[in-house]
Amino acid sequence: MRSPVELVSAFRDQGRKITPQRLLLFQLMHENVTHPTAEALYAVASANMPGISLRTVYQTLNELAEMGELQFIDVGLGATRFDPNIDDHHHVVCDECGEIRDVHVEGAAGLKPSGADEFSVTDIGVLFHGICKECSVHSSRSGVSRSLKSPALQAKSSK
Amino acid sequence: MRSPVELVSAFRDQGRKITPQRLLLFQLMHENVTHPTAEALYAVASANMPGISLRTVYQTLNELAEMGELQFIDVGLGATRFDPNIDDHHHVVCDECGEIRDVHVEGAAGLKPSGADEFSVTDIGVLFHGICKECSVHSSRSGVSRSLKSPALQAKSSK
DNA sequence: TGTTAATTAGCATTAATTGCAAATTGACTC
DNA sequence: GAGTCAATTTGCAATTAATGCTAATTAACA
Repeated sequence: MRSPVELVSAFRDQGRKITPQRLLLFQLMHENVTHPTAEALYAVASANMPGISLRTVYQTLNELAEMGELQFIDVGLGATRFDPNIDDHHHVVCDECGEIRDVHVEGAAGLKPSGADEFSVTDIGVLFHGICKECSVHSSRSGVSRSLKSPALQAKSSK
Repeated sequence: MRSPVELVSAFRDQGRKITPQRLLLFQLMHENVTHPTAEALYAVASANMPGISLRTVYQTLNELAEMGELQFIDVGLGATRFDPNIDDHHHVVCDECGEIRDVHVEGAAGLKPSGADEFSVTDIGVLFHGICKECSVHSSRSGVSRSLKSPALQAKSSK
Protein backbone atom coordinates (compact mmCIF):
# COMPACT_ATOMS: atom_id res chain seq x y z
CA MET A 1 0.00 0.00 0.00
CA ARG A 2 1.30 3.43 -0.87
CA SER A 3 1.88 6.16 1.66
CA PRO A 4 -1.01 8.30 2.93
CA VAL A 5 0.23 11.23 0.86
CA GLU A 6 0.29 9.19 -2.30
CA LEU A 7 -3.10 7.71 -1.55
CA VAL A 8 -4.60 11.15 -1.15
CA SER A 9 -3.59 11.92 -4.73
CA ALA A 10 -4.66 8.54 -5.99
CA PHE A 11 -8.08 8.93 -4.41
CA ARG A 12 -8.57 12.44 -5.74
CA ASP A 13 -7.45 11.31 -9.19
CA GLN A 14 -10.28 8.82 -9.16
CA GLY A 15 -12.85 11.37 -8.14
CA ARG A 16 -12.94 10.08 -4.60
CA LYS A 17 -12.95 12.52 -1.71
CA ILE A 18 -10.50 12.78 1.12
CA THR A 19 -12.23 12.67 4.47
CA PRO A 20 -10.67 12.69 7.93
CA GLN A 21 -11.87 9.10 8.34
CA ARG A 22 -10.09 7.93 5.22
CA LEU A 23 -6.95 9.80 6.10
CA LEU A 24 -6.84 8.18 9.51
CA LEU A 25 -7.35 4.73 8.03
CA PHE A 26 -4.61 5.34 5.46
CA GLN A 27 -2.26 6.18 8.31
CA LEU A 28 -3.29 3.22 10.41
CA MET A 29 -2.90 0.73 7.60
CA HIS A 30 0.31 2.12 6.10
CA GLU A 31 3.11 -0.32 6.85
CA ASN A 32 0.84 -2.08 9.30
CA VAL A 33 2.19 -5.59 9.74
CA THR A 34 -0.46 -6.86 12.15
CA HIS A 35 -2.91 -8.15 9.53
CA PRO A 36 -5.84 -6.73 11.43
CA THR A 37 -9.45 -7.72 11.01
CA ALA A 38 -11.89 -4.94 10.21
CA GLU A 39 -13.03 -4.99 13.83
CA ALA A 40 -9.48 -4.70 15.12
CA LEU A 41 -8.75 -1.78 12.86
CA TYR A 42 -12.02 -0.21 13.93
CA ALA A 43 -10.97 -0.47 17.57
CA VAL A 44 -7.75 1.41 16.91
CA ALA A 45 -9.45 3.95 14.69
CA SER A 46 -12.11 4.59 17.34
CA ALA A 47 -9.43 5.41 19.87
CA ASN A 48 -8.15 8.11 17.55
CA MET A 49 -11.46 9.29 16.24
CA PRO A 50 -14.38 8.50 18.49
CA GLY A 51 -17.54 8.10 16.50
CA ILE A 52 -16.02 6.67 13.35
CA SER A 53 -18.21 3.84 12.19
CA LEU A 54 -17.36 0.24 11.54
CA ARG A 55 -19.24 0.61 8.29
CA THR A 56 -16.77 3.22 7.12
CA VAL A 57 -13.85 1.00 8.04
CA TYR A 58 -15.25 -1.82 5.90
CA GLN A 59 -16.02 0.59 3.10
CA THR A 60 -12.56 2.08 3.03
CA LEU A 61 -10.82 -1.27 3.24
CA ASN A 62 -12.89 -2.46 0.31
CA GLU A 63 -12.01 0.60 -1.69
CA LEU A 64 -8.33 0.20 -0.98
CA ALA A 65 -8.53 -3.42 -2.07
CA GLU A 66 -10.44 -2.43 -5.18
CA MET A 67 -7.63 -0.05 -6.04
CA GLY A 68 -5.09 -2.79 -5.48
CA GLU A 69 -3.61 -1.09 -2.45
CA LEU A 70 -4.17 -3.98 -0.12
CA GLN A 71 -4.92 -7.66 -0.02
CA PHE A 72 -7.57 -9.65 1.72
CA ILE A 73 -6.26 -12.71 3.49
CA ASP A 74 -8.23 -15.57 4.83
CA VAL A 75 -6.49 -18.00 7.12
CA GLY A 76 -9.57 -20.01 7.97
CA LEU A 77 -10.51 -18.20 11.15
CA GLY A 78 -13.79 -16.39 10.95
CA ALA A 79 -12.77 -12.93 9.87
CA THR A 80 -10.95 -11.59 6.84
CA ARG A 81 -7.58 -10.01 7.57
CA PHE A 82 -6.19 -7.05 5.68
CA ASP A 83 -2.64 -6.80 4.45
CA PRO A 84 -1.15 -3.58 3.08
CA ASN A 85 1.79 -5.53 1.75
CA ILE A 86 1.04 -6.21 -1.89
CA ASP A 87 4.47 -7.44 -2.89
CA ASP A 88 4.87 -11.08 -3.78
CA HIS A 89 4.74 -12.83 -0.45
CA HIS A 90 2.98 -15.52 1.54
CA HIS A 91 1.84 -16.15 5.11
CA VAL A 92 2.64 -18.06 8.23
CA VAL A 93 -0.09 -18.53 10.87
CA CYS A 94 0.57 -19.55 14.43
CA ASP A 95 -2.05 -22.09 15.46
CA GLU A 96 -1.48 -21.17 19.07
CA CYS A 97 -1.83 -17.38 19.18
CA GLY A 98 -3.35 -16.78 15.75
CA GLU A 99 -0.68 -14.34 14.68
CA ILE A 100 0.04 -13.99 11.00
CA ARG A 101 3.36 -13.02 9.52
CA ASP A 102 4.42 -12.17 6.01
CA VAL A 103 7.09 -14.42 4.61
CA HIS A 104 8.97 -14.79 1.42
CA VAL A 105 8.88 -18.24 -0.15
CA GLU A 106 11.64 -19.27 -2.49
CA GLY A 107 10.26 -21.20 -5.42
CA ALA A 108 6.59 -20.50 -4.76
CA ALA A 109 6.06 -18.78 -8.09
CA GLY A 110 7.26 -21.85 -9.91
CA LEU A 111 4.82 -24.29 -8.36
CA LYS A 112 2.56 -26.12 -10.77
CA PRO A 113 -0.68 -27.93 -10.03
CA SER A 114 -0.81 -31.39 -11.54
CA GLY A 115 -4.16 -33.04 -11.93
CA ALA A 116 -6.13 -30.05 -13.19
CA ASP A 117 -5.48 -30.05 -16.90
CA GLU A 118 -5.58 -26.75 -18.73
CA PHE A 119 -6.27 -24.70 -15.65
CA SER A 120 -4.74 -21.28 -16.13
CA VAL A 121 -3.23 -20.05 -12.91
CA THR A 122 -3.48 -16.36 -12.05
CA ASP A 123 -2.33 -16.46 -8.46
CA ILE A 124 -0.54 -18.78 -6.04
CA GLY A 125 -0.88 -18.57 -2.29
CA VAL A 126 1.15 -20.55 0.20
CA LEU A 127 -0.06 -20.73 3.77
CA PHE A 128 2.10 -22.25 6.50
CA HIS A 129 0.53 -23.38 9.74
CA GLY A 130 2.59 -24.04 12.82
CA ILE A 131 3.80 -22.59 16.08
CA CYS A 132 5.64 -19.32 16.37
CA LYS A 133 8.79 -18.76 18.38
CA GLU A 134 7.01 -17.02 21.25
CA CYS A 135 4.38 -19.70 21.65
CA SER A 136 6.87 -22.56 21.57
CA VAL A 137 8.77 -20.94 24.44
CA HIS A 138 5.95 -20.04 26.80
CA SER A 139 4.03 -23.29 26.64
CA SER A 140 0.46 -22.19 25.82
CA ARG A 141 -1.04 -18.80 26.50
CA SER A 142 -4.15 -16.85 25.58
CA GLY A 143 -4.37 -18.03 22.06
CA VAL A 144 -6.73 -19.32 19.50
CA SER A 145 -6.86 -22.86 20.88
CA ARG A 146 -7.26 -26.02 18.86
CA SER A 147 -6.23 -26.65 15.31
CA LEU A 148 -6.98 -23.86 12.91
CA LYS A 149 -7.82 -26.52 10.39
CA SER A 150 -11.12 -27.01 12.15
CA PRO A 151 -12.98 -23.70 11.88
CA ALA A 152 -16.16 -25.27 13.03
CA LEU A 153 -14.63 -26.05 16.38
CA GLN A 154 -12.80 -22.83 16.94
CA ALA A 155 -13.23 -20.66 19.96
CA LYS A 156 -14.77 -17.46 18.76
CA SER A 157 -13.51 -14.07 19.91
CA SER A 158 -15.17 -13.36 23.22
CA LYS A 159 -16.22 -9.81 22.23
CA MET B 1 -11.80 -40.53 4.49
CA ARG B 2 -12.26 -44.22 5.06
CA SER B 3 -15.14 -46.23 3.64
CA PRO B 4 -18.55 -46.19 5.32
CA VAL B 5 -17.97 -49.73 6.60
CA GLU B 6 -14.69 -48.79 8.19
CA LEU B 7 -16.16 -45.63 9.64
CA VAL B 8 -18.93 -47.62 11.29
CA SER B 9 -16.30 -49.57 13.20
CA ALA B 10 -14.23 -46.51 13.94
CA PHE B 11 -17.24 -44.69 15.34
CA ARG B 12 -18.35 -47.62 17.47
CA ASP B 13 -14.80 -48.04 18.73
CA GLN B 14 -14.97 -44.52 20.07
CA GLY B 15 -18.26 -45.05 21.81
CA ARG B 16 -20.17 -43.17 19.14
CA LYS B 17 -23.43 -44.50 17.83
CA ILE B 18 -24.32 -45.37 14.29
CA THR B 19 -27.47 -43.64 13.16
CA PRO B 20 -29.11 -43.69 9.74
CA GLN B 21 -28.20 -40.02 9.38
CA ARG B 22 -24.52 -40.67 9.96
CA LEU B 23 -24.51 -43.64 7.67
CA LEU B 24 -26.02 -41.60 4.88
CA LEU B 25 -23.50 -38.83 5.35
CA PHE B 26 -20.63 -41.33 5.35
CA GLN B 27 -21.87 -42.58 2.03
CA LEU B 28 -22.36 -39.14 0.55
CA MET B 29 -18.93 -37.93 1.56
CA HIS B 30 -16.99 -41.07 0.69
CA GLU B 31 -14.88 -40.35 -2.36
CA ASN B 32 -16.84 -37.18 -2.91
CA VAL B 33 -14.70 -34.87 -5.02
CA THR B 34 -17.08 -31.91 -5.14
CA HIS B 35 -15.81 -30.16 -2.00
CA PRO B 36 -19.35 -29.40 -0.88
CA THR B 37 -20.34 -26.80 1.64
CA ALA B 38 -22.42 -27.99 4.59
CA GLU B 39 -25.51 -26.55 2.90
CA ALA B 40 -24.76 -28.35 -0.35
CA LEU B 41 -24.30 -31.65 1.42
CA TYR B 42 -27.48 -31.00 3.35
CA ALA B 43 -29.37 -30.53 0.09
CA VAL B 44 -28.23 -33.90 -1.22
CA ALA B 45 -28.82 -35.60 2.10
CA SER B 46 -32.33 -34.18 2.31
CA ALA B 47 -33.19 -35.66 -1.06
CA ASN B 48 -32.27 -39.08 0.29
CA MET B 49 -33.61 -38.64 3.77
CA PRO B 50 -36.27 -35.97 4.07
CA GLY B 51 -36.27 -34.44 7.52
CA ILE B 52 -32.57 -34.75 8.23
CA SER B 53 -31.43 -31.53 9.81
CA LEU B 54 -28.73 -29.13 8.74
CA ARG B 55 -27.56 -29.18 12.34
CA THR B 56 -26.82 -32.88 12.09
CA VAL B 57 -24.88 -32.37 8.90
CA TYR B 58 -22.65 -29.80 10.59
CA GLN B 59 -22.30 -31.99 13.63
CA THR B 60 -21.27 -35.05 11.67
CA LEU B 61 -18.85 -33.14 9.48
CA ASN B 62 -17.22 -31.74 12.59
CA GLU B 63 -16.93 -35.18 14.12
CA LEU B 64 -15.38 -36.60 10.98
CA ALA B 65 -12.88 -33.76 10.95
CA GLU B 66 -12.15 -34.27 14.62
CA MET B 67 -11.35 -37.88 13.84
CA GLY B 68 -9.08 -36.82 11.01
CA GLU B 69 -11.32 -38.31 8.36
CA LEU B 70 -11.79 -35.11 6.45
CA GLN B 71 -10.36 -31.68 5.95
CA PHE B 72 -11.92 -28.25 6.11
CA ILE B 73 -10.94 -26.03 3.27
CA ASP B 74 -11.44 -22.33 3.04
CA VAL B 75 -10.93 -20.70 -0.31
CA GLY B 76 -12.06 -17.26 0.77
CA LEU B 77 -15.68 -17.52 -0.28
CA GLY B 78 -18.13 -17.40 2.57
CA ALA B 79 -18.60 -21.03 3.40
CA THR B 80 -16.24 -23.76 4.52
CA ARG B 81 -15.84 -26.65 2.09
CA PHE B 82 -15.32 -30.24 3.14
CA ASP B 83 -12.80 -32.54 1.59
CA PRO B 84 -12.73 -36.29 2.28
CA ASN B 85 -9.33 -36.51 0.65
CA ILE B 86 -6.80 -36.40 3.45
CA ASP B 87 -3.78 -37.40 1.42
CA ASP B 88 -1.09 -34.82 0.83
CA HIS B 89 -2.60 -32.55 -1.76
CA HIS B 90 -3.51 -28.95 -2.52
CA HIS B 91 -6.26 -27.01 -4.29
CA VAL B 92 -7.09 -25.11 -7.41
CA VAL B 93 -10.05 -22.71 -7.40
CA CYS B 94 -11.72 -21.37 -10.50
CA ASP B 95 -12.44 -17.69 -9.97
CA GLU B 96 -15.17 -17.89 -12.57
CA CYS B 97 -17.33 -20.82 -11.49
CA GLY B 98 -15.97 -21.34 -7.99
CA GLU B 99 -15.17 -24.99 -8.52
CA ILE B 100 -12.39 -26.49 -6.47
CA ARG B 101 -10.20 -29.35 -7.55
CA ASP B 102 -7.63 -31.41 -5.73
CA VAL B 103 -4.18 -31.25 -7.21
CA HIS B 104 -0.80 -32.66 -6.47
CA VAL B 105 2.00 -30.13 -6.19
CA GLU B 106 5.55 -31.24 -6.79
CA GLY B 107 7.90 -29.64 -4.32
CA ALA B 108 5.27 -28.19 -2.04
CA ALA B 109 6.45 -30.14 0.99
CA GLY B 110 9.90 -28.65 0.64
CA LEU B 111 8.84 -25.02 0.73
CA LYS B 112 10.33 -22.93 3.50
CA PRO B 113 9.11 -19.63 4.84
CA SER B 114 11.86 -17.06 5.16
CA GLY B 115 11.31 -14.07 7.37
CA ALA B 116 9.70 -15.86 10.30
CA ASP B 117 12.59 -17.09 12.35
CA GLU B 118 12.14 -20.21 14.39
CA PHE B 119 8.59 -20.78 13.31
CA SER B 120 7.95 -24.51 13.37
CA VAL B 121 5.82 -25.52 10.43
CA THR B 122 3.21 -28.24 10.89
CA ASP B 123 1.32 -27.86 7.66
CA ILE B 124 1.72 -26.28 4.23
CA GLY B 125 -1.18 -25.39 1.99
CA VAL B 126 -0.92 -24.19 -1.57
CA LEU B 127 -3.93 -22.57 -3.17
CA PHE B 128 -4.01 -21.78 -6.87
CA HIS B 129 -6.48 -19.28 -8.22
CA GLY B 130 -7.28 -19.08 -11.90
CA ILE B 131 -9.71 -20.12 -14.61
CA CYS B 132 -10.65 -23.71 -15.29
CA LYS B 133 -10.76 -25.31 -18.70
CA GLU B 134 -14.55 -25.15 -19.00
CA CYS B 135 -14.78 -21.49 -18.07
CA SER B 136 -12.03 -20.42 -20.45
CA VAL B 137 -13.91 -22.09 -23.32
CA HIS B 138 -17.45 -20.83 -22.72
CA SER B 139 -16.61 -17.20 -22.05
CA SER B 140 -18.40 -16.52 -18.75
CA ARG B 141 -21.34 -18.40 -17.36
CA SER B 142 -23.27 -18.63 -14.12
CA GLY B 143 -20.28 -18.29 -11.91
CA VAL B 144 -19.08 -16.56 -8.84
CA SER B 145 -18.31 -13.25 -10.54
CA ARG B 146 -15.52 -10.87 -9.61
CA SER B 147 -12.21 -11.71 -8.09
CA LEU B 148 -12.30 -14.25 -5.31
CA LYS B 149 -9.60 -12.24 -3.63
CA SER B 150 -12.16 -9.67 -2.61
CA PRO B 151 -14.63 -11.48 -0.36
CA ALA B 152 -16.13 -8.23 0.73
CA LEU B 153 -17.29 -7.55 -2.77
CA GLN B 154 -18.52 -10.97 -3.69
CA ALA B 155 -21.98 -11.72 -4.89
CA LYS B 156 -23.60 -13.90 -2.29
CA SER B 157 -25.60 -16.96 -3.19
CA SER B 158 -29.10 -15.85 -3.95
CA LYS B 159 -30.77 -18.46 -1.69
C1' DT C 1 -20.04 31.05 -0.93
C1' DG C 2 -23.10 27.83 -3.19
C1' DT C 3 -23.93 23.47 -5.44
C1' DT C 4 -23.80 18.74 -5.82
C1' DA C 5 -22.29 14.28 -5.79
C1' DA C 6 -19.65 11.43 -2.66
C1' DT C 7 -19.38 9.87 1.92
C1' DT C 8 -20.65 8.72 6.59
C1' DA C 9 -23.28 6.67 10.22
C1' DG C 10 -26.46 3.72 11.93
C1' DC C 11 -29.51 0.38 11.66
C1' DA C 12 -31.59 -3.59 9.42
C1' DT C 13 -30.45 -7.72 6.98
C1' DT C 14 -28.13 -11.78 5.27
C1' DA C 15 -25.16 -15.84 5.58
C1' DA C 16 -22.61 -19.27 8.03
C1' DT C 17 -22.29 -21.62 12.04
C1' DT C 18 -22.89 -22.82 16.83
C1' DG C 19 -25.49 -23.16 21.52
C1' DC C 20 -29.05 -25.15 23.83
C1' DA C 21 -32.87 -28.13 25.49
C1' DA C 22 -36.37 -31.43 24.66
C1' DA C 23 -37.56 -35.52 22.37
C1' DT C 24 -35.75 -39.62 20.28
C1' DT C 25 -33.10 -43.69 19.74
C1' DG C 26 -28.86 -46.78 19.39
C1' DA C 27 -26.39 -50.15 22.09
C1' DC C 28 -25.82 -52.91 25.85
C1' DT C 29 -27.75 -55.71 29.70
C1' DC C 30 -30.64 -59.01 31.61
C1' DG D 1 -37.19 -59.35 23.40
C1' DA D 2 -37.83 -55.41 26.99
C1' DG D 3 -35.48 -51.89 29.89
C1' DT D 4 -32.05 -48.47 30.70
C1' DC D 5 -29.30 -44.62 29.70
C1' DA D 6 -26.23 -41.84 27.49
C1' DA D 7 -25.57 -40.29 22.79
C1' DT D 8 -27.87 -38.18 19.05
C1' DT D 9 -31.11 -35.55 16.44
C1' DT D 10 -34.09 -31.56 15.84
C1' DG D 11 -35.42 -27.09 15.69
C1' DC D 12 -34.87 -22.75 17.01
C1' DA D 13 -32.43 -18.96 19.11
C1' DA D 14 -28.09 -16.68 19.15
C1' DT D 15 -23.69 -15.12 17.32
C1' DT D 16 -20.33 -13.36 14.10
C1' DA D 17 -18.87 -11.25 9.84
C1' DA D 18 -20.15 -8.41 6.44
C1' DT D 19 -23.27 -5.90 3.37
C1' DG D 20 -27.66 -3.12 1.93
C1' DC D 21 -30.01 0.96 2.48
C1' DT D 22 -31.02 5.79 3.40
C1' DA D 23 -31.05 10.22 5.56
C1' DA D 24 -27.86 13.58 6.94
C1' DT D 25 -23.39 15.47 6.23
C1' DT D 26 -19.50 17.30 3.79
C1' DA D 27 -15.44 17.67 0.49
C1' DA D 28 -14.37 19.65 -3.84
C1' DC D 29 -15.10 22.51 -7.42
C1' DA D 30 -17.00 26.50 -9.74
